[in-house]
Amino acid sequence: MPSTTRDRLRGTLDILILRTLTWGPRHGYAIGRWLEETAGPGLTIEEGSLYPSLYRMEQRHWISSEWGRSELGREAKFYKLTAAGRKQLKAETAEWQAFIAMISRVLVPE
Amino acid sequence: MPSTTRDRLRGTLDILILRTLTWGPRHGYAIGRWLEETAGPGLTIEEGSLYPSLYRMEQRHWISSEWGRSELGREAKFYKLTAAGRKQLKAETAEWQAFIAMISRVLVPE
DNA sequence: CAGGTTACCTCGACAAGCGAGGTAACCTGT
DNA sequence: ACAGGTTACCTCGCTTGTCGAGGTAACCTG
Repeated sequence: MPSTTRDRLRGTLDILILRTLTWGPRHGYAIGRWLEETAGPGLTIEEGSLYPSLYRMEQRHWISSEWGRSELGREAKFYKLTAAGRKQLKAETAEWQAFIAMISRVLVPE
Repeated sequence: MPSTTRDRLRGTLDILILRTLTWGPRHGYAIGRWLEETAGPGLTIEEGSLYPSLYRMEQRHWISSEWGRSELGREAKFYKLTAAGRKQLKAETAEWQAFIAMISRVLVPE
């Protein structure tokens, strides 16, 4: 909700989606649902961010997609991690941890 | 250096600068130096980000500026926190912590 | 007096996230 | 039968922060 949350999501949304897919293939809509549920209140995954992100990552070959049927019998595009995606996730997770370490050093020094 | 670090800085740079100013007034250039030193290697504060950020925050009355002389005797614009800035810092720090808690819940569940 | 540092500023490019718009299939309640 | 809600996808233009490259000027050192 605060506009800064939107900004902070930048550079983080991709990694969240990748992480979601380590639990197995999921379609876009389900990814959004799962993320909001897991992250807890305060995080909303807008579809205007979600689908472009999925598209982007497929272009980069971090994920691959396949049409199928959702649990409710509807057409849905299922995404799964590629080897490159797994590697990317690992690298970005390390970067993320290094990043919050840096920020924490400034925010709560000593 | 990684492009994602640049993205992650979005929504974080302001709070870093505000935090810097809790140690007392500083001029822009010194803020950049201090931040890089405190955060440690991996974070660079580009002047093309720094000065616009200072400008922005002054517009929002989170900080106020005054021309003076640096330690080296040069002209420099010194910034200091306003009451609103202090409030903003507090709020955003709380948001930041809530945010990393959310992300962590996704990244390392259980 | 050349070169480096300190200290400031500006401008355009880039890109992610958002909001609002849309489509279509399906289910439920009346 | 049909209205309304949900599932599930997509697209487009806007906004906004960061970056890189450009510039100015004062000062110090060799």
